[in-house]
Amino acid sequence: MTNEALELVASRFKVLSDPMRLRILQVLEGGEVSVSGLTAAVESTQPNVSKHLKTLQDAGLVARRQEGNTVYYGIADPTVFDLCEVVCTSLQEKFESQAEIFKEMFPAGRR
Amino acid sequence: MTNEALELVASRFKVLSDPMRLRILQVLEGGEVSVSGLTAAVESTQPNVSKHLKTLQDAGLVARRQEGNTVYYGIADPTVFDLCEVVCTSLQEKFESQAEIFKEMFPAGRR
DNA sequence: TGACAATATAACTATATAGTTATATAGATA
DNA sequence: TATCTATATAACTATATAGTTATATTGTCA
Repeated sequence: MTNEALELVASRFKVLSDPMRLRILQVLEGGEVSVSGLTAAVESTQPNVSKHLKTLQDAGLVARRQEGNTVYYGIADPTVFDLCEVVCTSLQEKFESQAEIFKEMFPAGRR
Repeated sequence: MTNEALELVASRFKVLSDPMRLRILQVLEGGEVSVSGLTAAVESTQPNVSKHLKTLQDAGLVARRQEGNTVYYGIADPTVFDLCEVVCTSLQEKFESQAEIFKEMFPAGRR
């Protein structure tokens, strides 16, 4: 894999490496939402949400649609949810195996 | 999805958001490699590689095995390659659709 | 033990960016 | 046109981190 390709992949991951952006994507999974709607849903400020939306749009993850005075954003690349699911599964397994290790350290019956 | 979970997912993505770490993982995909071997393979300095390895190990992506004086690292969570593949496919499709748009803007025959 | 080799860590610098506040832009409506 | 509303942008601050250089740690072997 070329260096340039690695940087592209890394920057895709970077876009997804912020909890607020993940929140926004999660809200948008339910369908298009306006900027003000998003601002309320994710409990942040409007400029902050707008900035994150720009990041997401530049990455091609989100699409913009203007209707009169209000702007609606929606998911443009649903593979982000595949990514999140893979990560969630991996994290779950990690925690479960850690719990297993704990069980072995303090076997049944201790209280 | 809870806020705490979102932060965990985000930090997993963050670990993968650096090209050098992706390079390291890519090298390790071929099997265990020592720190010095990695340092040569990814063309960086030894302290930098060690630091990235610590990040990867803390995230549970990589496992450490010491043999005498040298330390071997290997993949501990192969799902990272699933993630990379999903991203690669998505990026490819994105570029292809952009190429399509270009074709429409400058139709066949122009040279 | 002493010297060497492999890895890890500490301290530092430079850069990137999340969030905030203030302001600009653009559409709707009176 | 004047005003209001929705969104975007600019400027700034605080924080995080990739990479470097120097040094510490740990194991091997003479």
